[in-house]
Amino acid sequence: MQEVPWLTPSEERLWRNFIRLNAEMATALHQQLATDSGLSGADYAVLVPLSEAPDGVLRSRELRESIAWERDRLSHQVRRMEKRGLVAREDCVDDARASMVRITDAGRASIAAAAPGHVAATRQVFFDHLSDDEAATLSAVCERLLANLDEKPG
Amino acid sequence: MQEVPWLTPSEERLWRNFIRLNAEMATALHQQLATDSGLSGADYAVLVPLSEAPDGVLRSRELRESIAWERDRLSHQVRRMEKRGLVAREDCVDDARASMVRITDAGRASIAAAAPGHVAATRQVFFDHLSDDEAATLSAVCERLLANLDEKPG
DNA sequence: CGCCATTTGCTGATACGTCAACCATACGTG
DNA sequence: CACGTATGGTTGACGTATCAGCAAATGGCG
Repeated sequence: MQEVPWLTPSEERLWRNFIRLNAEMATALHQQLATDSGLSGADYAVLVPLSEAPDGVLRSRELRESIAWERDRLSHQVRRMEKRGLVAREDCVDDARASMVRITDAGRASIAAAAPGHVAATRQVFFDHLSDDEAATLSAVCERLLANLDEKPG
Repeated sequence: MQEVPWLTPSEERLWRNFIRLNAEMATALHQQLATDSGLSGADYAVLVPLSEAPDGVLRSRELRESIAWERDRLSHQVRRMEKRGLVAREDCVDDARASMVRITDAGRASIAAAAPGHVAATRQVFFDHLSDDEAATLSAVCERLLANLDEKPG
């Protein structure tokens, strides 16, 4: 087991910074969302694909895939959001096992109100501080790392 | 409010990939930790600075600062870890308000057992797929973004 | 000294995420 | 058609994160 070399000082520094950056960015964005619009990051993630869907409806399965969540996670989240009137669950005619999730008018209103501020915050913590070259490098790195992560489990 | 331009297609793609990368990396690493060592990511984060401290003890405040957590978060986490015997709380002689957190022998054993596998996993999902140039770019980006995040709230 | 703001930490409530177990339907093969 | 398996989704329990509110001790200033 001890064949793996520990991280070099510069690797360790990058690693700790990277972890901390993720945590602090997520915290800042979630908090901005919550205080300005009453939506959590999870709410927002669910509402985005629904609001972009043709009739504001998606099968649970499609919704899950578009945000890369596990079943139970989406199920719990939808239950909570349904209680608050942001989405509604419907039966699926094609497949009696499946269920559909529909965004409500209140849900549309919430995300429409939240989006501009969220995008502004996103620019403020991220894009405003990236050069084009850095963004291109980050893009390539993200896609490579994601490809690696997504192939292992399958 | 609507003075903020929506993200361009390539920005949006980078953004969604970046968010997803963070989520999937965290999930993969936490799961590896949990199944191989019984420690959560939160446990690990707390044990690292404690194991590096001179006598395995730190004031709560110092511990909090070294991992950039909020008060209540650390308090809850330490309470749970204490119940499992990973750390112990002690009173602080200098300041009757403060408390100290000490890593126990069991805590040291746990992190010693967990570290090699965790480092290996870290390499496997991150460093193994980064060129030196990319790592350097990432380092610079992380520090710039963190500096921006840390100056705003203060 | 006495008062008040600050610092330090704890707790209870609630939202979120994961695991394990479960139920129902669909599908494929004998 | 019947049986076994895969698929789609739900639920309960538990660990975790945040918020709001609290209590105790410190420290500065009148």
